[in-house]
Amino acid sequence: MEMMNWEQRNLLNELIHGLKAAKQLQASPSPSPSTSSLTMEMKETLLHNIVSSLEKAILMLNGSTTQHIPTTELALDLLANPGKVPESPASITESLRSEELFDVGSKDCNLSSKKRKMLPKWTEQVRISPERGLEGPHDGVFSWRKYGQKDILGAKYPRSYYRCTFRNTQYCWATKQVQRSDGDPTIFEVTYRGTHTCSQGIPPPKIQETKPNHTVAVNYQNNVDNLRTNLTVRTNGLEASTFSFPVTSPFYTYESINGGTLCHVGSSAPSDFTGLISTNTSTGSSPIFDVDFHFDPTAEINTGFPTFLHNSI
DNA sequence: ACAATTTGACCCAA
DNA sequence: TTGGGTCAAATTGT
Repeated sequence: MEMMNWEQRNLLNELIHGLKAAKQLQASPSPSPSTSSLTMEMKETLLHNIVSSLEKAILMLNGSTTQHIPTTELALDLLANPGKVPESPASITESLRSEELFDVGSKDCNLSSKKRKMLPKWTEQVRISPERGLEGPHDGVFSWRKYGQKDILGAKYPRSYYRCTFRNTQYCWATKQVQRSDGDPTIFEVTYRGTHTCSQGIPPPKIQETKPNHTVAVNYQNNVDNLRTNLTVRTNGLEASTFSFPVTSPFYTYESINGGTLCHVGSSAPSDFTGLISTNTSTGSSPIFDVDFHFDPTAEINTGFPTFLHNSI
């Protein structure tokens, strides 16, 4: 292990992570959904883990080349056709050759049509209240960029569309939609599509530190299986400047380390998050807030969450 | 200067 | 044709 460099270790970790999830899935005999030890949801979650790990691993190996492998497509095909063996190796190779999922050069990226529908999708509800702050699952690791907002027929509030910040640089296709609830305006429904394949939470290799003050070193511990350890992460530093809390976050405790801040996240509550509330004056309607939540889909799966070093701005 | 957001236009499935 | 999702130019923010 000591002989391995940092990238190799990460690669191995991802592969082990994926293998572990795959074995869990394999170990669960499921003659019928009712008798299965794992719920359908749990299985989907495991599958997402497998896909995500494999994609990360492949990106690590493959990221700089033009030949990318759309593992998501394969895995989701398997999910859609659980009984079927995925054709011949030759046809797989054929599909692997495609740039469909990764070629940002092509205008429509082919992800829009049926592929989009194949992406895993799940919804979380997050509540915001002045007294209690933000409640519900969220993600403090991943960063999102807003790319659209639409008024939805029959809905009081507009729907906001976000994609992963690293879509273009790391071909990460994760997206989310945030829809404020009509009935209870303190509730926001966050719908995610696709899992992150970017290396948020994993530092990109060999990129020079240009803004040390804005970097965040993350000591990322997966309390479930301890497979990921000592990963150093840089973030875009925007959360701290762009995102702010309307109330002090009750979920984070800070201690200074080395000029930085150690931020321990939610060991007691898996429901911590970072978010933004800003007054939205762009629409003619009454001023509302738009909340941008950062949520880690894996936070539900993993019982604990990252400990990271956070430099104060 | 660069990066993120806003917002009307555009695309496409139903 | 309509409505939801995305694009991209313009704008705003750092």
